[in-house]
Amino acid sequence: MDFKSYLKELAHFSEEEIVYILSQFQEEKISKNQIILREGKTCKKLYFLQKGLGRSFYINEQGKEITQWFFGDGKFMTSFESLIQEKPSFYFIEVLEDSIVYSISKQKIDLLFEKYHKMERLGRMATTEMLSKVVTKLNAIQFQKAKDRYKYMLAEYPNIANRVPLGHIASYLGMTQETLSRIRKQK
Amino acid sequence: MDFKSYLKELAHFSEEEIVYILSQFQEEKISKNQIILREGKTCKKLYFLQKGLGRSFYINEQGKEITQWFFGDGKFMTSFESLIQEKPSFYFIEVLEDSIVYSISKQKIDLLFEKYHKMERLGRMATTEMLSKVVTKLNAIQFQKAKDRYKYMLAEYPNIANRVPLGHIASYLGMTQETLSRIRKQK
DNA sequence: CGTTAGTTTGAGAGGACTCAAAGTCTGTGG
DNA sequence: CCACAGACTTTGAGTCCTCTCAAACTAACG
Repeated sequence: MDFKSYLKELAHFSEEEIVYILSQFQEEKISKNQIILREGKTCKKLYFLQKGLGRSFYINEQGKEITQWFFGDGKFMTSFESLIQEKPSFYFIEVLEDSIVYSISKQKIDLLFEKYHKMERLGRMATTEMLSKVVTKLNAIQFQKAKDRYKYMLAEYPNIANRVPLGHIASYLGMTQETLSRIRKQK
Repeated sequence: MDFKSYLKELAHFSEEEIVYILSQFQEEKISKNQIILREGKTCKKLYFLQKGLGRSFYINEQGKEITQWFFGDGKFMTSFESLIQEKPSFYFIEVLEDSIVYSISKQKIDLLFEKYHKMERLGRMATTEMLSKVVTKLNAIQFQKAKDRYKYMLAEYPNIANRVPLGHIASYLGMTQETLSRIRKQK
């Protein structure tokens, strides 16, 4: 879903409002492998991922990258807590494929929240959806064996599973690369 | 924090607005062990837990109860997805101690969201906070050994750890009772 | 093509699980 | 106020899944 339809269908903004809102966003092309947010920096922008793929990850005590989330087409990409609560991000955000995004600064989005009650609602709904997805992942991770977690991944993100390095998925699912490799073979 | 202070300090409602908002809620006493939402039922109410303790849980394939979340004093208690998206709940909600709550119907809360832009923001903020907590838990569960998960629990919910049966906590942390019992001993 | 990133395979170790049984606590009725 | 039943917790033994470490293999890219 492109951003305009998103605003129209999910938040019922009028044509006029949409024009204004879009004018606050900026289209950007971001190329593969770029890191758009680093750990410790406060996230200043919200991105709507028009096309492409990204992920957030952190570095654990052993110095390994742990994928926290994948962001696909038609989704918002940011470090939510860092952006909203204006505190240093625990995560990196990395673009995994050449992407097109609409970006907006924290400042401008706050103005939109201020100006449009509907925007506030859209924010609430988007956050609720995110919450719901994180809870689903938590349930999958918490009690399932490695094989079932991979099934969850295939079910929830069918089009991502084959686009990114196996190691990124393994850490996303809370297992080692080796384990994921073995699972993938047997299935 | 009591509900009135919550509304005043976090959402900056005026005295007058607070009076109206509170009039929409209903004070209820709920006694220990009561189940206020069952799996498969659509959640109709949002509860502000003035005093007491609750949990949400689900029944897994082996018929075991898995604690999904604990709700403590001064927090909202509900099945968020079920309430907001008006779909059957995957979870049960159980009150673990005699509690005092302020409850409001889905219908009324929607009217409050409609009436007050600030209420919508409060909802967004509360959801963001919840999201942040779930993400923290996910990180704790995903890569930590049982012992460290228990430490996370003690750090995040110091006053809950000793108020509920060990089995509830074990399932919350993604381990068996036996494992938690052994961990508790060694620490 | 050579170099590096990514994936697969193997062997051994260890944490957490399951199943089973013994203790311990708690609340209710006599 | 005690005794008992049921709920909850602890302990033990054996098993299995996933991890770690190591090395070989394969794919991608300049």
